[in-house]
Amino acid sequence: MPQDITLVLRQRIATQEIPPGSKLRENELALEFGVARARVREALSVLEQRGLVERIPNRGAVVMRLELSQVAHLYDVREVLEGLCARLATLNGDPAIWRAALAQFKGPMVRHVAAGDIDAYIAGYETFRRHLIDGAGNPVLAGMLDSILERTQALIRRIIILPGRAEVGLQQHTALLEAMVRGDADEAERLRRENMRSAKSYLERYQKYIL
Amino acid sequence: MPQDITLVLRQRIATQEIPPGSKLRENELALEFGVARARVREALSVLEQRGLVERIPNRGAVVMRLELSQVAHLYDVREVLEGLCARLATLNGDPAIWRAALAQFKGPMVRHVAAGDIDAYIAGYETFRRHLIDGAGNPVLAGMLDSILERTQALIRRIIILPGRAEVGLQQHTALLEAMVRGDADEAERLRRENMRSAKSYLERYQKYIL
DNA sequence: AACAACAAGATTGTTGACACTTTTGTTGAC
DNA sequence: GTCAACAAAAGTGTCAACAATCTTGTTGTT
Repeated sequence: MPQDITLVLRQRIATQEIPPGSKLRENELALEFGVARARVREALSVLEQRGLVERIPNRGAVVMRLELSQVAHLYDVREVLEGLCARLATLNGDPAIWRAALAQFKGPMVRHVAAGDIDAYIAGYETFRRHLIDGAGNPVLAGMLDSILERTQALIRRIIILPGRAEVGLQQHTALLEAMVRGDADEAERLRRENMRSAKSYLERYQKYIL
Repeated sequence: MPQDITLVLRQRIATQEIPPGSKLRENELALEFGVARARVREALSVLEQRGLVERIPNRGAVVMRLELSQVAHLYDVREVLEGLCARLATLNGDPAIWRAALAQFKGPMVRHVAAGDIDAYIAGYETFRRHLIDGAGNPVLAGMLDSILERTQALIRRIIILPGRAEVGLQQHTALLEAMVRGDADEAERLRRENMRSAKSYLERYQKYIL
């Protein structure tokens, strides 16, 4: 169960239950989880490798703070990776799969946007993303995309509540799925990249409300 | 110095001094490095996170074995990342920088190819790559490219000695630098991606001599 | 001879204690 | 009152010992 500790800490950082800049004290965590410090140490080491915390020798671990420039770098990389992901998923998967995904996706999501149900929207987006990644069938790509999302997860909720963002995002995602149903990999890649660029531009425009 | 151990192990794995499939026994390493097992353990944890070794509970760590499919996945991701890298480097950097890099690169490399000096060729390629990554100015991208290269480093030497590969590679790299001197980011990205695809196809064609 | 049960050895997992470094709080001089 | 020197406390880094698990070799039965 050493990775359980990692998981819990990851979630707490993602939800900002532990806000950026917080110090993570090994003793505290060891006491809370009822394990020895070495276990906590290993978990912190994993979080450090994943870029979620920064560890300074003899000074401990603090939750990484996201500067705008960092986020921009993350989104630039994410753009090309998500594009590749959409392309591969289109090429690998049977169009019928995407037709089914589109049917299952569109209706409920429209309702969630209309109802302003952020949590349901995020959950829907999460399964949509999972479908794409699974469909791409590239574990290396999957790992890197997960790593990026993990680091930006604290932001997505703040982006989605921006005026008009959920609507635009949903429209872009359905357009992407439609391209995938047609088997048009080039267009799928292009649309996904455009989707990412638009998210990034929202982020930059509203940065003062987000970061 | 716990990361020194990680570094040494990384190099040994890269040079296949420790071949794929080998077991890494904590006690042995602790004894060799003259430290306690906990330190070795941390190093192994890092290597696991980086995808260089696989750790099975209660059974230890073994050096990851590269299947062809895995390598293909790595190269597919690398292609888009190197493409982005070339694009960003072209956009960010002063053309004069690339002109200088080209001048410094071309002559010596031609000689190394002619002389069949593999080590010098690899060293030259390494600085070329470093220039591109530094020029791109994106730490996230840099980390991911490093991570990929680290995992495939055991292969590059075997690819370069393939018939004609060094010549083709060198020609592609100079073409890339020339595009960067012109400030043509689109062409730079395209050329770098083509370069990666060509490396991948070499790899697939000669896989039985490599893997 | 082949195989199952078991015991001995080897290897990893976990813990608590100790050493070292940084931080914090206090005292005293100016 | 401010600041520097110092002492106490807190926190991280390292280690060696113990526990749990897996592997290997042996013995005994069929």
